[in-house]
Amino acid sequence: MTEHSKSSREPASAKEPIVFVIDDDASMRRALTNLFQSVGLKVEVFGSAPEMLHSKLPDVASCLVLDIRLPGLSGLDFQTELARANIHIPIIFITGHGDIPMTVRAMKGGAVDFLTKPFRDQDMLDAVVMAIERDRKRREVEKIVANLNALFETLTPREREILALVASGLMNKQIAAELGLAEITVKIHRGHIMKKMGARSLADLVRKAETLGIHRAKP
Amino acid sequence: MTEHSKSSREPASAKEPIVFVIDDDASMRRALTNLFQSVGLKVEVFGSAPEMLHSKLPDVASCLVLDIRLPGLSGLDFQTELARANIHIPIIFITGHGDIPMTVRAMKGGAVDFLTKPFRDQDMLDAVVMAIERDRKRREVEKIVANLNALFETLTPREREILALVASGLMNKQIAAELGLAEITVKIHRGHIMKKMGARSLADLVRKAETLGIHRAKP
DNA sequence: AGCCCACAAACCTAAGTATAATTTTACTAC
DNA sequence: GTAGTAAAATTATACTTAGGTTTGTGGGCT
Repeated sequence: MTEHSKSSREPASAKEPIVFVIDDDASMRRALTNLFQSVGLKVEVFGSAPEMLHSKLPDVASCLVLDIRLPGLSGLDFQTELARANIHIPIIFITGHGDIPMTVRAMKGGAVDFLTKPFRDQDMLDAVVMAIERDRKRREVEKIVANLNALFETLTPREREILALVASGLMNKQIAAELGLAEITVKIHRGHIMKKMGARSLADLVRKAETLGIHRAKP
Repeated sequence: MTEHSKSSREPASAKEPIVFVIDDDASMRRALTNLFQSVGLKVEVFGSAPEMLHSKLPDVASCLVLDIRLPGLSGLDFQTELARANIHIPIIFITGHGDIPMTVRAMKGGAVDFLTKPFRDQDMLDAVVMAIERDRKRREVEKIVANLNALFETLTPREREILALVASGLMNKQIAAELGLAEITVKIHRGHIMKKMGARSLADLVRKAETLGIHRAKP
């Protein structure tokens, strides 16, 4: 709320979403900046796609308002580029002279919306709110998966092997037989797995394995 | 392959996908019929949306090629209609005079593709193949969920209650305490649950509960 | 030295099964 | 309504199996 909460004193800025804008038309950049700032949204504008890639993207819910027609590679190609680089920022396209095939390609590529100039301010704001919410949710699950993966990384090879078998529902004695081990060895590994994965019950562990996409590879 | 395999002698027709076509232009209906039949796809054509709704839809992977401009309600409205009626057939739109907002609405509504007339035959076929594959997958998971739900329906109220607690990872004694029961009672219910749900292990049961979206409601 | 891995003995808790009995609930028949 | 009945729910006893921890031992690898 207060001005100094946005200062560099603390990472408070890491919590407010950002709208990125890429458009080669300076007047459009200005108009969009005003529009978004008028509703309290943080904005960052660029005149071309490479400019945005060179600035490092903050770890905040965000979206991108992207003109289809750009100097250099087109907005659609940039969308493809981002996807290839595993950057999943939601995109809202704007265009003055778009056609239907462009629109289809953009939407198939996961775009949130595709607005034709001139567009109504409210349509743009609606699209941006939707896009940021989508990004927020995506980051949420991504964070959960990343945390889980970090735990999984701490497992030894043997433990990972046994985790897969446990999650598939085998009994300790079956796992022992499958791996040529004594049952007690499996039990001990299993205890370590529970601790390392932070699982408080078998149900918990099974769900975590599910989230990690862990399945037995042997059939 | 042979003609008689399509006869009514056996429900073989239930396995081959169908392309539905709704277009008020008879020549377009004929052209599309020829196109799809030329690659061995079964086709059913209608001149208007209600005609399709009145014929009962077979339980087969299928898709719908739909003209945007229709007598009566538009293709887009029909898409909305279908969604509201919980009919999730993948749609490929075709249009002679479409615009971008129409395209966006269609794609947001889950359309597979949006082709402008005249379109290339190969583009249409690609879209149809994609759409049918999507429908096939959707039906696959829907079937699994339906089967699971049928099993869940056989559970008594108490068993459902206990299933939720088991799946959340509680021990029998904790469940007993929560419900004011003796531990032995929980064990017996639990045995019934395993049998009825066809679960061969706790891990199995947890995954099935997950698929059913079962979570504890009490906190 | 510090892991990862394996295993054993001893012990304890949790889970599951079988049998049997009682009670509650719900619904049907008269 | 009331009696009858079937399913659901509860519990007890007794027993078996599975899961899990602790402590300790030893080998292999870096």
